[in-house]
Amino acid sequence: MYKTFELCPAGELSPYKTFECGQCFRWNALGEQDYLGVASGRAARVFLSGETACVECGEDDIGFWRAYLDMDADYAAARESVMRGAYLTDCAECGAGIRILRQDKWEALCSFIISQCNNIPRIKSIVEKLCALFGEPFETPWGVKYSFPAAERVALLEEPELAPLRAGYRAAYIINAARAVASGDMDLDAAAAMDGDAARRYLKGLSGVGDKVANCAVLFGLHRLDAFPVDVWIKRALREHMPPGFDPKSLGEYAGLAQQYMFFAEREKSAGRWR
DNA sequence: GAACAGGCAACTC
DNA sequence: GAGTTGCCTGTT
Repeated sequence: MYKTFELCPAGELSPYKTFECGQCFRWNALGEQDYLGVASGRAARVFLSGETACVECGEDDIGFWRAYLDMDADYAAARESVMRGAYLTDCAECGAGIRILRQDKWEALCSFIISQCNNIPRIKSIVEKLCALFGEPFETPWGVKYSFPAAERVALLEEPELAPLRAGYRAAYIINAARAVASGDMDLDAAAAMDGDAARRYLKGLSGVGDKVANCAVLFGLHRLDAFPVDVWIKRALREHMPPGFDPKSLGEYAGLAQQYMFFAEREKSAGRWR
């Protein structure tokens, strides 16, 4: 039985900003501030109803979705802590309502391996095909959805079986990572227990995982909010708006949240939706 | 048709 | 250790 639950005031969770800030690939807009997504073999709709953010989900799953949406964290305080200087303050205002999702470790790692040298629509299409071909189907009020396939499942595949994904040279990286995770050579639970830097170095032991992908996996998969992935958007933003030699680590335990605010703000700006 | 893209790895010097 | 190049594919 699916039910609608109230989560928090709209100011603390913007579905649009949270699902369009580049952290996840399995959420799609049904309307403005109304998103349908899949995580850990469950589906939910997250939307605003007046001044309240709500989730529609299986009645037994509300605990899962509250955790996934990081509802126990105080984003007002975290946001305040990264408002250092005019530029970061602007970004934090633009991104207010972004929450860092608590995504599955393997799904985040695999998704960001796929992300390299790809744009978001194409990443989403590759991930969707991976799920449709190798994930488990399940019924939802919105039709049949597919879970993200476990590493153990992907580990059994050979490269030609991934050809329909059109993932190109990333296919070998995906299978290699799946085998490492499934065999325990890459222990993501152990990585979660390490400090952020150690986890990043550990993940870089996988082929196809460099600094950017490792930082994304640490931030979004291990929920280490101090990780600060630098992609071309962030590189440009740092160059144009921050003093030379600025060290993102100086932003403290929520540096990764600041990164998401910057990323979202820069993309809104380039789309002409902000400043 | 060539250049490029939210990156990595292997190779060069 | 800094710089260059190939890699699949889809888009411009």
